[in-house]
Amino acid sequence: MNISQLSILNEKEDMSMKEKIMLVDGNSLLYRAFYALPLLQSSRGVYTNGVYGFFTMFNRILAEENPSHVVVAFDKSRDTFRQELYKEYKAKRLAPPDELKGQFGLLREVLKARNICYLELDGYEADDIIGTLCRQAGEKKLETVIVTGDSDTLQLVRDGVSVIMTRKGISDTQKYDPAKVKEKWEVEPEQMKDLKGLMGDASDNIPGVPGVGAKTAIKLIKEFGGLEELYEGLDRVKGKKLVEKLTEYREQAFLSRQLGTIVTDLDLGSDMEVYRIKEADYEGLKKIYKELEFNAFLKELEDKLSEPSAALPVEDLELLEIKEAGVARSLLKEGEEEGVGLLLESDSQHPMWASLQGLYLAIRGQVYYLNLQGQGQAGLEWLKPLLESSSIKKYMHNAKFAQVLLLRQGVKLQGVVGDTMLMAYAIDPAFDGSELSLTMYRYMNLNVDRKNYTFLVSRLKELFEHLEQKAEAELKSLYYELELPLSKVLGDMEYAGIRVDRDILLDISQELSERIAKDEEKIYALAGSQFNINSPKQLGKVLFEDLQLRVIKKTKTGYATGAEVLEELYEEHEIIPLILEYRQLSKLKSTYADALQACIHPDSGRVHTIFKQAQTVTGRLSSIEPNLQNIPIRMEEGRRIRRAFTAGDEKHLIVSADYSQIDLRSLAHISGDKNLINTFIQGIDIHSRTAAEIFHVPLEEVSPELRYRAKAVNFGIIYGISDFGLARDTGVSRKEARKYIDNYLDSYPGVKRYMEEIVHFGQEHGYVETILKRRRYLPDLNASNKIRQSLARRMALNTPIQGTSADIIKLAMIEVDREIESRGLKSRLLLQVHDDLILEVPRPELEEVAWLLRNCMENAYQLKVPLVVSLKVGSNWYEMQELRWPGSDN
DNA sequence: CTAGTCACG
DNA sequence: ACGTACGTGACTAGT
Repeated sequence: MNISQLSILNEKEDMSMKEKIMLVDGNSLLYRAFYALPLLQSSRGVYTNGVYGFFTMFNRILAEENPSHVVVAFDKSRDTFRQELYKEYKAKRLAPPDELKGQFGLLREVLKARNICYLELDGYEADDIIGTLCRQAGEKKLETVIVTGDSDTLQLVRDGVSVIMTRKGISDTQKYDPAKVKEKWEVEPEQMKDLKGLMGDASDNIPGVPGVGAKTAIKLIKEFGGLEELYEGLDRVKGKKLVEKLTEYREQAFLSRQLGTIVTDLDLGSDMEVYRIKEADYEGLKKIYKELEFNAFLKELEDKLSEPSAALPVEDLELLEIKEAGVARSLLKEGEEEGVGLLLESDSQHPMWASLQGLYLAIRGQVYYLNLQGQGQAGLEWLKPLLESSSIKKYMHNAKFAQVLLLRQGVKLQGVVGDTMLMAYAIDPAFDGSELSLTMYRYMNLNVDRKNYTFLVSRLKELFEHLEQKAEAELKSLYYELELPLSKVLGDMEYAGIRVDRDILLDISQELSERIAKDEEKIYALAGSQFNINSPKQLGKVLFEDLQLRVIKKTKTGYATGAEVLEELYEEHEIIPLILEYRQLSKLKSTYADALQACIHPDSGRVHTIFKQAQTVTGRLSSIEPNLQNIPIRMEEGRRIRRAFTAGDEKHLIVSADYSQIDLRSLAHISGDKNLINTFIQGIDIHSRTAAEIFHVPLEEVSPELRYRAKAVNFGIIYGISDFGLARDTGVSRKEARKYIDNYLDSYPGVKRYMEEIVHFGQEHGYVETILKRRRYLPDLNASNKIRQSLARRMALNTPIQGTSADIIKLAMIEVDREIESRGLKSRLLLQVHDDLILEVPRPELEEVAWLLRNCMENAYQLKVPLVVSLKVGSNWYEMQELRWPGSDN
C-alpha cells in the first residue's frame, strides 16, 4: 500500500465520523433496476424485478457509505416545472412499460415499512429535490452522497458532495468526486451543464447543438469556460461548419443548458433531522417481503433479528483439481451417498460443435475440477465410471447438453435425476432459465456471475431441491414423468442427427442463383435503377416513390413491403410478381440451400439440430442451429429442399408419423363439446362437418370453397378468434366473419363454454393449464389496458390447446423410444415437428416400427376422442408415400 | 442489436 | 377508441 492510498483511507475514516446524508433518485434507480434485471413476478402476478433490484443496489450502497440520514426522491406529475418550460423537447419522453408502473407503489410501500423518508413535489423532478437537499446539507456541514443514474447530477459534485452513478446492471457503479469528474469529462463539475447544453443528452431528450458531440463540446468548454463566453468569442472558434451550427442553434444550446440545470431552491423545510435513519417496522416489512417473495431479504431480516448465521462466502470455496485416478475413485464412492452437482465447461452452445474444456463436480460443498484442455481426455476416463453410474445421482442444469457432448467422447451419461433448467421450466415456462445463474437469481435470490462455475456447481443440488419443494405435485409429475425422460430421448435425437445430401443442396443453390440473377435483371430494368432488393427500405423507395404505387400499409420505419402488401398490388405493376418470386427464391437459397450446408457435421455427414426443451411458453419444443422445424413444404419450390434430407444409406428409410388434427382433438377433449367429440368418434372430416354446421348445408353438399372457409374458422377457434383476423385471412367481410363465428359457437356450445370458462379460470388463478397441468401465467387477463387484456385472452384460449397437443406428442416420444429400446430395434427417432415424428428405420424393421409408432402415438394419452396417426415412408423427406397395410382402413 | 420479412406447425 | 388471430427461428439490412 502506498502513501496516497493510506491517506485516502484516513480521509475516509475521518469522514465516517462526520454525519452524512444519502440522497437517492428513486425514479432513475428503479428504472435502472427494472431494465437491468429479467422480469420477475411474484406468484400473485405483480412484477417485482425493479423493486428487488432497487433495494439490492440501495442496501449495498447504504452499507458502503454508512450514512446517518437518507432521503429517496421521486418525480411528480408528467409536466414538471422544467418540462413545462420546454415542452417541445421534453414531450417525447416515453411512458413507463406496464410491468414497471405498479412497482413505484411497491417501492413506496417498502420504503414506508423501512421508515425511510421519501419526497416528491408537484411539478418537480427527483433531481430538483436532490439539488435542494444537497444545498441545504452543505449549509449544515453534512457530507452528501447522491445515488442516481442521471448524469445531469454531476453538476452538483464538489468538496463534500459526491455522486454515485449506476453504470451497467445493478452492481456496477462509479463514484464521482470533483477529481473523478475532471478525469472523465476534463471540466469542472459546475461546467457540466454548459457541456450538456452543447452535446445534449439523448437519454433525457435534451437536444443540444446537432453535430456537436462529447469531444467537440469538451474542447469548446475547456477553451472558453462556459456558453456565454463561447458565444462572445465565437469568432475565435475554428471550423466553418461548427460555427454555422453553433450560430443556428444558439437558442437551443441555452435552452438545453437550462433543461439540464438542477433547481436548488425548492421549499422543503430546513429541518434535516426528519431524514435521520430510524428503525424499520420489522413486522410490516416481513409481511411485504413475504408477499413479494423477496426471500433473500426476508432471510437477511430474520437473521438480523435473531441469531446471525454466517453464509459461506463464495471465495471460501476451495477448488480441488483432479489430477490422478485415485481421486476420481474416491469421488465415485462419495458420490453414491448424496449425489453430485455436475457442470461442463465448453466453448460453444452447440454440443455437437463444442469442445469439452473441463468438468466441475460438487460433492457435499466441495468442488472438484477436471481440466480437459491440452493434455487430451485421459482424465475423462477416470471419471467415466462415475458419469456412467446410474446409481450416482446427478444434479445438472440442461443435462441434455452434457449428454450429447459426452456421447461424442464415448461416455454415456446416466443417473441424471435433477435438471434445474427443466424443473424451473415446469414451474414457469415463461421464465428464461437458459443460464444457471439466472435460475439461481430467480429462485434463490443469489446474484452470481454467469461464469462462476465453482460457486454455481456447488449450489446445484440445493437449487434443485429448492425448486422441487416449490413445485406443486402436478408440476413434479410433469418434470419426472415427462420432461426429464424426454430430455434423454431428445439428446439421442440430437446426437443421431439427420443425413443431408450436400450435392442436392449445391444443385438447388446453383439453380436458384441463376433464377435470382434473371429476376434481378428484370427488376432493375423495370425499376429503372439498381438497388438492393433485399432491403425493405430501398425497395420501398423504388415501389412507392419511383414507381408511385399505392401505399397500402406503413411500418414504424417506412413503407411495408411484405408479401401481403405485394399481393394486393399484384395487378398494378409487372415488377410485383418478379419481386415476390425474387423474395421466395432468395429466402430458399440463403436460409435453406446455403445455410444448411454449413450445418453438415464433418464427422457424421449429418445435421444435428438442438431441440430446446425449455424455450416456449406453451410447452412445445423449438429447434435451432439449424431450425429443422421449418423446412419448406407448403410450396413446391421450397418443398424440394426436403429431397436433401435422406436416410443414412440405402438400407434405411425415412418414416414420418403425423397426428391428424391434434389441436382440434385436444380442443374436443378439453371443452368436452358433444358435437365435436362425436365428429371425431365417427371419423367425419372435421372441416366439412364444421362447414355443414356454420353454413347450414347437408354434409354431402359441402363444396371445397365452404370447406376451406370452415377450415379457417377452425384455425381461428384454436388461436382465440376475432372477426377481424378471420375476415383478413379468408377475405370475407368482417360482418360475415362475425356470423361464421356466432354460428360456430351455436353449433359447438361446449366450445363456447370452454372459451368463457378458461378465461374465468385464468383471471381467478392467474394462469391457465394443459392436460398435464403445465401452467402459463397470464396476469394480463386482468390488465387495465384493453389491448394487453385481449392478447392475454387469446393466449388463455390457445395455450391449453397447443400445450395439450405438445404434452401428448412428448408422451408419445417417450413411449416410442422405450418401445424401440426394449425390442432392441435399430430404428432411431430423428426429428419432431410439433405433430410429426420423423424416424430413420432399417428396411427390415419397417413393418414393426410402423405398427409400434401408430400404437404408441394413438395411445399416448386417453382422450375423449380417438387420436389418429398417418404414416408415410420414403428414401428421403420429399418422396414420402402413404403407408398402408392389410387389415387397416388407411 | 432491432426491425422487417418469411419459413414451419 | 383502441388494434387483432397462437406458437416458433433465421436471414438481411442498417443503425
